[in-house]
Amino acid sequence: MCDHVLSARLLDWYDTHARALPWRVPPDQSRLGRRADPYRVWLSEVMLQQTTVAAVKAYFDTFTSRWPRVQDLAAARDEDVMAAWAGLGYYARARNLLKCARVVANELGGRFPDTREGLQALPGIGPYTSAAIAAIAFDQPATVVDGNVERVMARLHAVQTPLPAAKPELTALATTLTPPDRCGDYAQAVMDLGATICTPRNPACGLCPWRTDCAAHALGIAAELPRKTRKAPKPIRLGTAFVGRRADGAWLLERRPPSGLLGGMLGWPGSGWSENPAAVPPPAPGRWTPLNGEVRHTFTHFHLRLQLQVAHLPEASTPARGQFIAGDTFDPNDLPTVMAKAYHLSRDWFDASD
DNA sequence: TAGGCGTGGAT
DNA sequence: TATCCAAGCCT
Repeated sequence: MCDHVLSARLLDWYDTHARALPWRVPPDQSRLGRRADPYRVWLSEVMLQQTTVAAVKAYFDTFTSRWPRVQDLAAARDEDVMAAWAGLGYYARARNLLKCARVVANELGGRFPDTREGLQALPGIGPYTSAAIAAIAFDQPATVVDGNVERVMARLHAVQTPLPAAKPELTALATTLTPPDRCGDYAQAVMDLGATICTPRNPACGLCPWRTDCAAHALGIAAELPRKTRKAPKPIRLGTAFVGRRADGAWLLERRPPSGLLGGMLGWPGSGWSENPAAVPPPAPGRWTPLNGEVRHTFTHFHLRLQLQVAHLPEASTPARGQFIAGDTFDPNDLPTVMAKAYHLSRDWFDASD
């Protein structure tokens, strides 16, 4: 079976089975030459990095409503963008999103580059995202290789090498299959196939347009591929956070350093997080009370158990760390999830002690 | 180059 | 409850 026949069959499948997504031009319109707005393609692709479609949709709507063009986003305040990204995770993406928007708006006349090379020179755009934007927004024959494509290629060709070592081989296989026409639709078609048919567990091989060509299916091992090297177990780290509320209802919060874990995000002052964190003094004088219970949260590479200290602070409080944010201005949705958990647990205590 | 970097849903 | 997993990038 030649590659041309394979890609053509996948495009036929895509014509009737493409997912309808807010950032997507459906195949019937794409075939008429309509292209998606590069800004929206870029925004969706960055949001979708290591993140599910279900989680992205609401954020995409919020961002495109509030900042309809790249110039609007470029002009936004850092703290507003970080707050809008809160809860989506991988906050370096939001920092790079702003950097990228400002380069495009201020140095590139508001237009995204239309080549992989130009795109990949921008902050937060790597090999996958540059190919996705080039293919989807500019219909260039760029090969997208994400987790979906890796899985589909590993099965189609029964690649037994475990990831991530297999990545170069899977990339080469994907490149061979990429057709010269309908590039954007093809890129989205492979990913749709991986997301809806060729799924990690229980692949729906009976519905797959590539079933008769799939080496793993013929061997009965589709669900076992791609093989992966096992990851190390996550260590447990401990920490303390201080949740203070002033008499007028303002909360004592702190902007985290601009890089590293939760970089640039708002949070509660506290200790560092490690196996044995050094004690730190409270961020402001007051009668601090340890809270029963703790916040448990799992990050990419460790489990966190966070002890909380709470206090009513006087109007004249002069904090050594952080800044007060008025109660009617503060929105716990602006916090990363671990900090929002700490807020909700503390809030119970404040409400009970009022 | 391998490890840092979030989150919520599925199993 | 614990683990895996999702449209990766940066250093």
